[in-house]
Amino acid sequence: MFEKTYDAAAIEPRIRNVWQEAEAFRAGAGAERDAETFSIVIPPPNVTGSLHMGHALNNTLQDVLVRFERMRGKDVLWQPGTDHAGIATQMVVERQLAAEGAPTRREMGREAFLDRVWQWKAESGGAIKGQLDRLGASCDWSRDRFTMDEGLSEAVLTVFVRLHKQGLIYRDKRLVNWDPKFLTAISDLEVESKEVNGELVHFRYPLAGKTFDPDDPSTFIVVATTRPETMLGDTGVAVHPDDERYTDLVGTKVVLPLVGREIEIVADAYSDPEKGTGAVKITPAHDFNDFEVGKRNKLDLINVFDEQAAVSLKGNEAFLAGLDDAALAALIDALDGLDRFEARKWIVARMEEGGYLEKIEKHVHQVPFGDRSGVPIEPFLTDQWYVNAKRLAGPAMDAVREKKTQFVPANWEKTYFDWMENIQPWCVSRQLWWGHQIPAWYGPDGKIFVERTEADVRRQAELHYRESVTFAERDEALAAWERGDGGAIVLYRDEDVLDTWFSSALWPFSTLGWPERTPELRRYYPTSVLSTGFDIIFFWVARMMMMGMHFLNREPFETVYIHALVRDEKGAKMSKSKGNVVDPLELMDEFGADALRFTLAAMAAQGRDVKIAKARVQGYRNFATKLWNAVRFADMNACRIDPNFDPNSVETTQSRWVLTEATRAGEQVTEAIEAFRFNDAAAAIYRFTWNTFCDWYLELAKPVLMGEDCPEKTEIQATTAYVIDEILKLLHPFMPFLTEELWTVTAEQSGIKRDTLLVHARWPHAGYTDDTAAAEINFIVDLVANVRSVRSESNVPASLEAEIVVVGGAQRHEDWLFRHDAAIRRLARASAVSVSDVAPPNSAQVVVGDVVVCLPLEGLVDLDAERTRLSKEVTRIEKDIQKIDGRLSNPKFLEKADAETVEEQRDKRQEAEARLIKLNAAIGRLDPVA
RNA sequence: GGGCGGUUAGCUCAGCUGGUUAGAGCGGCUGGUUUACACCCAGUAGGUCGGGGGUUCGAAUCCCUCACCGCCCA
Repeated sequence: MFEKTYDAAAIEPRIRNVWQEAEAFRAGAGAERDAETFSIVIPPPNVTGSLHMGHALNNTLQDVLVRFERMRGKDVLWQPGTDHAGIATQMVVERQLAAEGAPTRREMGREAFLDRVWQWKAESGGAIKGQLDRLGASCDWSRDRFTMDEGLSEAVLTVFVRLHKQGLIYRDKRLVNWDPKFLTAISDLEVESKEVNGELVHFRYPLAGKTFDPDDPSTFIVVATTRPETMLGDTGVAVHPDDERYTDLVGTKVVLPLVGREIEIVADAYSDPEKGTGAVKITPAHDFNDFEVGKRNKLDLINVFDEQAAVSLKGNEAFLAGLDDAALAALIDALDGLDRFEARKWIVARMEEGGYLEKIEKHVHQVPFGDRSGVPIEPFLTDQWYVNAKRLAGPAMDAVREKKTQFVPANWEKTYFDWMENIQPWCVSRQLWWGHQIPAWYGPDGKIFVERTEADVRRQAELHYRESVTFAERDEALAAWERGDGGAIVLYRDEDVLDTWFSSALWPFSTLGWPERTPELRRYYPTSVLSTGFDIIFFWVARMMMMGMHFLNREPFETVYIHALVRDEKGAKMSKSKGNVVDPLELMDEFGADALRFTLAAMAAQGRDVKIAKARVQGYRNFATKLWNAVRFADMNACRIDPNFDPNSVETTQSRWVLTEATRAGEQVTEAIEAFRFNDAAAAIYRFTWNTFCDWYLELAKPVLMGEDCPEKTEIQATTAYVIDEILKLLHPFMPFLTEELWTVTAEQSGIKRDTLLVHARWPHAGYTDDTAAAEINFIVDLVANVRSVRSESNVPASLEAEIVVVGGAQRHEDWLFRHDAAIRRLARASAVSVSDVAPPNSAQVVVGDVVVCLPLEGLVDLDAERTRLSKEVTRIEKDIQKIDGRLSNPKFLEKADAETVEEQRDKRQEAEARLIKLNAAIGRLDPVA
């Protein structure tokens, strides 16, 4: 019936099935009639992804919220799904093709390749969904969505076309972050800058009209660069306008070595007089800053690289303009097609030969890398599609300013605002195949048609050209334009796709059916909470805010909960290369999903990183076992659920006490979850279960449970079963599997049928309290704890039962002692408990509240040790009293502290004083009566 | 360079809006086959709350400053 330990591996799959068959997580399942809604959209993991600690944490917290609200009777939707992860997915499939020796993406063509990706997705995509299920995430899997789904793709098309018509999406030629490995543009956010030990190369650029002499500084100007190879595309040299060293040179020209182009020296504040020589070479086509300088000073743009960041000079019109091809033949021959880093070496060597190299310094500087490809990004001049993020950011910022959306913890607002205020145009086109193809078609006259469908484009184009149009692939279309044949106008569609985050930005409403006006959209939008890591604020939160505000005119979520980053035990960021990755799946295998969940929740204090340690997970696995055994114990003692149990008719004090504590624990858990203080919630239920219910209630109950049948026993049995039910409910959001299992088992053992699964059971409502019971039980607990402590300090052998004599008690103490006699004897290992007016001689004594508890231990008590022990406490209390007196005698304290605090101090003093008197009396009794 | 956060017991961390004997888990030590649980029980040691200054009757908590650590953005 009950195994000795909880076997997570055996039980979890079974419970998962129970939930699945009951469709327990379906939107609205278990809700009260006319319930408020509570909705969360999952931050969609990559379809290529697998569960890591960050997912485990984030989804545990979401699940805690979702299960909590579901139990409170709300109409809950937790919307799951995955995103299509453009680059990552394309990479996975291309790697697979390579491994099979199959034709490459380009060889097989777009259509065939996309078929392959869909095939891959069907076979092995979305593994993470099963892993989330394993974790116990109670998402409505029947509503699973994917960013490339038909509906979501429809939303993408609608948004793109509308934004374009509103002028908020446009095509522009600018420098982009170009990834030379994946051959696509990426956004600013996908670039990671890393510190690199590089070189600062100082070149001498000869002044035009002078004869270059390496030994005569008046014949050249020295420029420093970390990227010597870009000198091929230099179109200027900049010096600071206030830099007197160069004032005379501004407006004159230098001759670019090796190339021979004459370029101008311009004055521009971008140049930092303190850095290097104060003169910098300007390559507007290959550097973001230089681009701006070039624009200000009307310098030419010369692109000298191809898509793969290899030097491209042959037939490069911009480069060759104004130069003598013949003279450059050797240079072009040597460099053309050479990788940028090879070209760097070659150029530095040639410059040195020509005497143009002044020096090379070691130099630490920041280099941008593609976060997926890991190769240095090349600023590259291309045509791309941009979203006017600045315009969209306004309302998105207002929503937060007006507290329609609140960040928790609130300080993340600052990060959000900082970024939003300095937002740059968002480059949304990607030179990939896997993704939403941009709905833009090009005509021979340069006209661009942006429409949702080809049919719409045809209509627009025929109006525009007043001729019939046909569609073709890009190459064919270009060829047709070239030929200029009469007849139909040929259009081709933009080959690029949209950034994955573009579709993710629509997630809170596209998953609910938008642009259709669905009931779900009306019901669940705006969503209640978005939970995510801070690293995603820019990528995702900000963009969802922009899109939500723009298209629905409502913020997409009421609260943005930003959780901590999960780190390893030592606080280092987990990464595959460091090998310090802790795999949540392994932890679940070893300790169970519940233990992992509880650990993550318990460690999710706001504003702090979560450092995951195996010992913690193990500790909470032990907690699961503890509860399991408590229930097992209850079962062995015939604690059956009484469907008619009414706390208000309970009479035994310890039961009234534990019911009060249960209420308190319930309030604490509720308040903590409402405030997103998951760690406090976890701690509250842990404490109540272990330290209150198991350690004291069950222990106090044992003598009764093991005794004869009587009304008191019946009541304690029923209370035990009732409190276990309360614990199961409060713990369920954190440990759903264990609690659901126990919910079933306890019902079976009690021979009752539950109205619902635990997942739909009603959350405990604050009800029962009895403050008077506390005094009695606290006294007993105190007494037992003190006796145990004294016994241990006096080295009383564990096997020896000592007598307990309570001195100085009132009638109520006597009642209490009588009532709990058996429990005290058991817990404090006493042979008898009695009351007396005088302390027995040779006793170990301890002050408990208002009474002195004596252990007459003839022959066992070391009087000197006793005196020391008691004196130590006297000293401590005297110090306390001194401190309190210090406060109370300070007129300013009396004047300024609030009355309550003063009263508190007075009470404290009185208590201490009373205790002191008792202690001194006890010490006095140790002296032999002369 | 700008911004954010951290520094509390050997370790990992709580401690919200100032008044507690500064807590928990793990680990340590001592003792325990008490008919739920050794994934357990009982007891116990261990902290001048990073340094300095200030505000206050009163500071781990608020302010300033320094040091160190981490992250984000340039």
